[in-house]
Amino acid sequence: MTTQPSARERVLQAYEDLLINDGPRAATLDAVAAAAGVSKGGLLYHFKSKEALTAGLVDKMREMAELDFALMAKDPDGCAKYYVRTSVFGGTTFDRTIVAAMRLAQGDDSTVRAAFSEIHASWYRLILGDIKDPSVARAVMLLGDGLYYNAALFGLPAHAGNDAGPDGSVDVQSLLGVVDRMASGARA
Amino acid sequence: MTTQPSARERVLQAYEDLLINDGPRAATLDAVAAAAGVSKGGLLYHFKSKEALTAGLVDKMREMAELDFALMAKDPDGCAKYYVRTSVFGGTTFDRTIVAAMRLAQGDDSTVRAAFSEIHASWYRLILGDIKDPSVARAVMLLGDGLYYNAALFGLPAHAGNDAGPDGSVDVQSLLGVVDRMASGARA
DNA sequence: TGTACTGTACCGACTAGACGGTTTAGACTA
DNA sequence: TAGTCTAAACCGTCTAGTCGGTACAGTACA
Repeated sequence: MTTQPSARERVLQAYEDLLINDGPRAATLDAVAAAAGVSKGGLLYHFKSKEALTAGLVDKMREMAELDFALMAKDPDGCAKYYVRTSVFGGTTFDRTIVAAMRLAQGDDSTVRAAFSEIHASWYRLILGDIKDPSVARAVMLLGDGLYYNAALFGLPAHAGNDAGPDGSVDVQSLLGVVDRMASGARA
Repeated sequence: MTTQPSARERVLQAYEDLLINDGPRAATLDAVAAAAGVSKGGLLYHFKSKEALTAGLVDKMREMAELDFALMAKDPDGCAKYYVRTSVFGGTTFDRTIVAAMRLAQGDDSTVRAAFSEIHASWYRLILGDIKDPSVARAVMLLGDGLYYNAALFGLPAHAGNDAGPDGSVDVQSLLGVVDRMASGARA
């Protein structure tokens, strides 16, 4: 039995949801407060400004990224497959946070982009430690990026889709097979 | 000797430039008009609303996509390599239009997303015609998507970068090599 | 040839509303 | 009593869109 999330957490969650579902334009302070079931004053009690709200989201993303790095480093399938596997949106809280932040990344906010750059660099280092060939490592990363960005732009599937249609849904298993072949070729 | 571009064309161009360089928030009607060397009234003479301005950009993108499909279909290196090769931002007008539209895609405007979906689907069909394996075709597309999205979010390099650093710049040649190996494995 | 009129292209001041943010007054509770 | 809020009024700024007006090229026609 989880305790009721604090108002601060609800605000951050509502901000994410609005960013994902309706885009940055719709994620106004009023809208976020309403979605969080909090008054505007209440929101501004926890986050002094919209900038601070965004900074809160970025902090959350960084924290979650650290946990992700640890999981990635010790995944039995290797970092490359871990990365691709988890890039297919699975509905984890980390996924949502990333996609929300991604929606913010094309704005004027350079702190979001900077955070992404750093997280990206760490992912690359981990994948490069798994797959030694830099080109293949880069290709794997780009593949994962493509998955994330598609999710960010074209909406997150409610289900963890398993069919591969030309409509954009992706068969994770077969993609992982492709990554496997790329990786084994590079390691050989 | 080219004739002076019309005001309408200049407006569309300025809209693209602002979207790419400063993001959707900065691409206000006033800013676009000023960048195009046109008054706000003049802009609104050609495009009745901001929505119409976006629609103009989408139309332009669709037209350019048709030309791209034709080039892609008859590229001697095959559709897959063509796609990855041209996904690395080369500064072509089509690249700029796509990246500009991409910056708009996370907004409320569903028409932009719809256009992207259709163009994406066509690209996928062409790549699938080249590489028969759907998984590999999908992987190649995602790789190209990653390249485009990275360009859209983290700025377009002024130069056609040739070095592969962990900073995100990509060595096109070695990536194409990876694609080659994936493709030949799939075709075999 | 001069005049009246039409349509196109464009200008720039203005308006209404949205948004971020502030402030104030007060309530609930640990 | 201090911390965590609510509710609502309010302010300055920004933005999309409106509106009245201008400049000019063409054209009909007397």
